Amino acid sequence: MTEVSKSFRERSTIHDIAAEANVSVATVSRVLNGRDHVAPETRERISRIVRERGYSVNRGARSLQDGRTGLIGLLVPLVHPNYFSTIVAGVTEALNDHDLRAILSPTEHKHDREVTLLDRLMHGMADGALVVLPEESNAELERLLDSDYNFVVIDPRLPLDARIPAVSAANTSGADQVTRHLLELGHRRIAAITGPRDWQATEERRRGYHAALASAGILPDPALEIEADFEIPGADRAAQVLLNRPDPPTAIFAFNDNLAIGTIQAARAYGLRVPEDLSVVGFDDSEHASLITPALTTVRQPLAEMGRTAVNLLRRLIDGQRVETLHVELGTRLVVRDSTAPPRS
Amino acid sequence: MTEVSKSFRERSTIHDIAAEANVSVATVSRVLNGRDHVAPETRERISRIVRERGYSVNRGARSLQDGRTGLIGLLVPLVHPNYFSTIVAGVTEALNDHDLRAILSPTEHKHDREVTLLDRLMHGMADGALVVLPEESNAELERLLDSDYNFVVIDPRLPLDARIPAVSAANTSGADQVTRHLLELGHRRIAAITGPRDWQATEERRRGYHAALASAGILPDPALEIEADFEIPGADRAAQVLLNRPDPPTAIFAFNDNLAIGTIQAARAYGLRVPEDLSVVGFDDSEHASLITPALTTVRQPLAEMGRTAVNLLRRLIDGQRVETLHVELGTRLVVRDSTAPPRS
DNA sequence: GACATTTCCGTCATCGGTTCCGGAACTTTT
DNA sequence: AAAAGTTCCGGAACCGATGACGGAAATGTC
Repeated sequence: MTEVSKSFRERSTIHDIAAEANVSVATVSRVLNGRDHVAPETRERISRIVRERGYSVNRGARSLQDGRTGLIGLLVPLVHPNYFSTIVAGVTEALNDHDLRAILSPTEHKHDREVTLLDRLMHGMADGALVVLPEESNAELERLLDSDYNFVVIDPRLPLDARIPAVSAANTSGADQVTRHLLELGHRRIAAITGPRDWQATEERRRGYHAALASAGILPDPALEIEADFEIPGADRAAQVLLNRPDPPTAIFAFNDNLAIGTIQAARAYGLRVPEDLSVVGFDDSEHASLITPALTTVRQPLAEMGRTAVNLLRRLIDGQRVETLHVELGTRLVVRDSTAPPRS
Repeated sequence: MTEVSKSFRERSTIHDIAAEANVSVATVSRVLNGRDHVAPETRERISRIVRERGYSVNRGARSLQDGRTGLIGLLVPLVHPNYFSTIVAGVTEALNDHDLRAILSPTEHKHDREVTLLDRLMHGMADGALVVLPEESNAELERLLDSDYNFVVIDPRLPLDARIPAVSAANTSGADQVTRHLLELGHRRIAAITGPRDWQATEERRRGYHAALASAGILPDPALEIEADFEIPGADRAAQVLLNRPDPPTAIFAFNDNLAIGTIQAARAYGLRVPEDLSVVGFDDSEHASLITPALTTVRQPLAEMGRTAVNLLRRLIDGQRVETLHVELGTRLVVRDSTAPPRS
């Protein structure tokens, strides 16, 4: 009766299966892992019992033995924003293809939380980690590298040492494309509402923006570049400043879609129509971009693809394979919608 | 030198610490877990070495001993849609408060994947699971319950057996409120674009919709109720049918924000202005709701709060505490924005 | 038919911890 | 000063699996 109640309430172990099949645990383990040198009828009997009892191996115990948990830490500032959840979707999808799972850990943009979480993950919780928009300094990440823990950075916040594996988007060429698009429409006074100044994404996009202007013989005007965070409200103040100028721009390149949305709202409040009186472009091609009115002309970032790529990179690292390029940059693409038009007269 | 290279490259174990401190592993374990009966200076010496080597306990090994992994399975159809990522955010936030982590597992709406993932989680991977919008039948969930595995359902797709722990939103009262809002504006012909017919959310919202109509002395007209999925394009066909009627409705209650957005798009394509010619309301108060034009009048679902509540419920279940109510319903709230107005004359 | 192989399976150490038990040293009680 | 109780710490079993190793039986070889 102890037998019955135990088999009913508690999870059965490899020992229970072995006992019921009158074999040793080693034999059950062999069957479980498809090893050979097991008599067909023995294999069949064990398989049947395993099936009947609904047994499946305790991954924790196995990982103690072979040192692998099948778990990958996924550190992300926040889960909710579209930007991050798209990356997360790509990551989990790719992980699943290899029977791996993600331990999702939002850091809430807190440096401390990121450090302690990474520390936890290193110590037997996860075989490696994916760090999205890391809060940590280059030095800290290098130390992590030296400790031999496997990780890949997705969308580095700051420029990274060449030894640190990272996946990012082609910010410069995307910014170049979208700026050229505005130039081709005939715009000459093109302002920019940028992200935070030290961020890699900001600097690369500025580079593309400047390059496109230069190719049209236009010298970047510092007065037309205003720094903001990457949130919707951040655009408001910046847009005010730009629109109140004596010589306001005819187009604004907001460095992400949030800022573009904020810019459109601000322009509307200012009494301007988009795109008739003012063209606005964004960057990201987030879910919102196609839903708002006017639908946003923007640059598509392959966020899910970045997640998948990072997973593959990490897997190779974990398997100890030689990796040719540690820095992968995925292409971006201009998406023209309704928020851009030629300047008035 | 073996010593040095090992301490540098490999993770140190409790044995390494014990050796360096000239004590047994038992003593180190006591220090690590804050047990007493350790001499102050011994404790100090061990703590120092632990700190110096950056040692932290291997959770996997510990979980083998005490049967707890500190991991919670989080099964969600998809990660990306705003609806789910908001729930995920609430869940991870609450888990973090209790030093728990989520194993994020998107099922991609596939019944099989959900079943096998749950099975995996049960077997030593996770201490419990949170299942969002489960694909599984009542019978399957009851079987899971009988196996003594701890789980909580968030936003049940189908009506659930009373024994199955679940957290949901007050769909009926929310639908009642938003319908009353339309009635108060003077609308009498109020159509509904519903979700799939057997879903609990759909049926509950219908109930609230009918109740509000009834309280205004209006008999629900089956011709004004059209079934759709919960996606944006799904609203298109439904809206067409409604608007092409000889006696079109003056207001449409879309059963979620996606459908409301699709309805607004369809109305616009049909040449109607929202809200002047047609009022549209949604349900969810997703991130999009406030961004689109016109900003959507909708019903706020406390999604993050649902996630947090589910975590607390699950924790009590895991700890073996008595739980008074297994079914928790969280309140919803009407959010009036710009997509509703009195009917024309 | 003796010997070498192969097949099948069990014993046991191991992974990194936790905890029970008991021993030694030291302190308190009577 | 003997008995009793504390405090501190080590030995060893244990959690659930894996895999090296070796033994016994079956099969193959000449």
